[in-house]
Amino acid sequence: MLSKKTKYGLKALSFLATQKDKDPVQIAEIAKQENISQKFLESILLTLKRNGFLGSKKGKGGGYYLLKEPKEILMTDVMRVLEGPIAMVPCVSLNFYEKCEDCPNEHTCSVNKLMLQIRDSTLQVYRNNTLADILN
Amino acid sequence: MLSKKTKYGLKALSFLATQKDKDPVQIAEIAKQENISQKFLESILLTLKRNGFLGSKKGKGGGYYLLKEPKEILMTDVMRVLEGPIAMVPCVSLNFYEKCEDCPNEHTCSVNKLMLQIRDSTLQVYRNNTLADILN
DNA sequence: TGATTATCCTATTAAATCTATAGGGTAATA
DNA sequence: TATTACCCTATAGATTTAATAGGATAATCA
Repeated sequence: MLSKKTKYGLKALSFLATQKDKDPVQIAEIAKQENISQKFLESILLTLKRNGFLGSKKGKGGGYYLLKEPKEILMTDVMRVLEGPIAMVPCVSLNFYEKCEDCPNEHTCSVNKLMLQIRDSTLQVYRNNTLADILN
Repeated sequence: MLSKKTKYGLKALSFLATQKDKDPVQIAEIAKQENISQKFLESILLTLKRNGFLGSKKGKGGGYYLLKEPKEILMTDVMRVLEGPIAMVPCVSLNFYEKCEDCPNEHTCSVNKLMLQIRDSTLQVYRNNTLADILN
């Protein structure tokens, strides 16, 4: 299941990407337009800022804005920041690899074998999509 | 993240599939061999039985056994029973479709657009794998 | 300079889900 | 009829997710 955090984060990025000019947009407006709890969105946007996707401006006329062109923003990166590891089990994760403590040998593990394929196909989709690709 | 329920279920199915004969295997033995909490495994096997994957026999010499050949057991079916919907959001689910209450139009929704691709690629992997395919 | 605006930050709570355990019931076997 | 092993419900503990509260900080503008 996709977390609300990721869902809201993607919606916020999309919303910012469809703005005509590059003026900052207030959290309140994004929250209202996308039906998101403002406070929750606040923390999500902060995460996106800290990870280099967004810039912000305080005070009157302030808000958030994209730091890069939508076509330069890869879904692989966005998903890793918002949702965490792309792999469904740590033992097939590229960036967050961990050995399963209960599994004697992952090379003979059927779960590993299946989830490796899922990781690859999922990664292929994310690598093939930028923020620009999922807009209308 | 893959739930332990699914992980254990897949391991149990694999274990049963690699048995030489088709004699029933006790829960206790599967649990021991695969490092799974016996009581937890008990409920998982029950689920697999209720959904037509396993048969069981009570009393001495009893246990669980596969009802079908490994190559007849599709990962699509196993995953739906153990893990639930394959789609990451209900609005792109084939078998568990639900409209997002916060989303005005899913056809212009970027989350929908991305998750539709994920669903398709994930489904393709599961459809392409039977229990026999993930064994060693 | 001071009022206003809006982001920044930490802590906490509420809800949901997942994982595991407890304890006994039921059916089959020998 | 004793033993074995699955069957079933309820519940507790742990973890994660989602949301809220309350204020601190920085920028703007009159």
